[in-house]
Amino acid sequence: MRVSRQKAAENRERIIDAAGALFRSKGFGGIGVADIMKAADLTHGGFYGHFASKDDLVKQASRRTMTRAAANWGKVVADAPDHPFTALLDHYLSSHHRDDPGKGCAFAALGADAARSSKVVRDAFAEGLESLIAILATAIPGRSKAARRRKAVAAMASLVGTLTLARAVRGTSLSDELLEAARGELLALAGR
Amino acid sequence: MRVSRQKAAENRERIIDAAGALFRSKGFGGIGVADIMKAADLTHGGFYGHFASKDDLVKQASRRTMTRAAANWGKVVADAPDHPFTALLDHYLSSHHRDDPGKGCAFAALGADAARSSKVVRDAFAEGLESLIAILATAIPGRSKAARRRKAVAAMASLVGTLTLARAVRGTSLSDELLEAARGELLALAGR
DNA sequence: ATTATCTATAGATCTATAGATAATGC
DNA sequence: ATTATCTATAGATCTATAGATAATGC
Repeated sequence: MRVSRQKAAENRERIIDAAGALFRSKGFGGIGVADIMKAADLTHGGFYGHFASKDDLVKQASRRTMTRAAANWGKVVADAPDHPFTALLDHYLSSHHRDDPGKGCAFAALGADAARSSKVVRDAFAEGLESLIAILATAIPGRSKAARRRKAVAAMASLVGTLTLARAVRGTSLSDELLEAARGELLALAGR
Repeated sequence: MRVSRQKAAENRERIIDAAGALFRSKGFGGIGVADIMKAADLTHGGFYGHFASKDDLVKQASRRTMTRAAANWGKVVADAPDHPFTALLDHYLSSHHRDDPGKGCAFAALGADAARSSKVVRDAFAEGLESLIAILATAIPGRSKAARRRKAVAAMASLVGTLTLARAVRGTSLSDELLEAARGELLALAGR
């Protein structure tokens, strides 16, 4: 069944978006091409008209997820010009974010997977990480540019580790404790 | 080929150890039963005499990895009674640790996988995490027990996030920068 | 414990077709 | 407007692989 070029382009976008969410929910290897296509309301066979391989989709979904994340962080910062850093903490260290990986941070959901992925995928992650750190560096107070950069790098790692661990032990009191402790210590870091 | 009970028990230990390393290197889903058995110098079919299923092995390997990690951390702290916290930082935030996931921290390598695993596996991770945080709490200075605990929880998350990201962007200058920035900021946290 | 086998699944390929797009004709 | 061509998709199929089981041997 043929569809219009515009419709085909829309289908392609839906595949990438569905993949972006499913990869974060289940890992790159935890979801198959057939299920991704089903989530996009298409059939398995149509996949290879849009992408050369599953890894090609992993690459494109990773790039899109990174771009979206930077845009979201930029918006959070822009919406709270007087307290951008606490706004980012509230945004990132929420139980809502912990409980919905499919819509959340790709580093917490796929960081370890990315380390085991192809170069193109790792490049997408590296570029995305630099973007988020750059936003953090503008949001964190500090004596010098170098100090803000170092704080931003360390804060980024704290955020990712906190979410990773809070998800691994979800359902325990330690999970909430992680979110709260990280928030407190990151505010102290920003206040130094 | 029939084998003595003792030899069978040794074989079982070798399977669990091989699995512990391969899971951390490749993820729970990234390595198969056949390859784990091969790494233990056994054949595929013998696996089901030792374990009920792959998930059963995941559970047992996770438990062992957790126990070993706590023992290692305990040793690092005991060997440096005058600077236990910096000893832990040196131990954890090393390029050697970053470059050899199979022998390293399971939270950095498998935290996201654990979040998607069965309850028994998540329980093993939760218990292991409490053990490491307890060790960190003894190694970090602080005004009160509650303060030390909070710092330990936040520090644990920083360590895991730093290693996760350093591995995701390995080969870039940002990778080394992450290890150094986290070290610096964690020393500042301990010094407050 | 080994070797062979079974079954399910996943990535990838192939073929036919609906129907969109382009070329042609009036 | 008609005809011809093109192409995105559905559905079937192929191949490799992984978990699991069965048969065999010592």
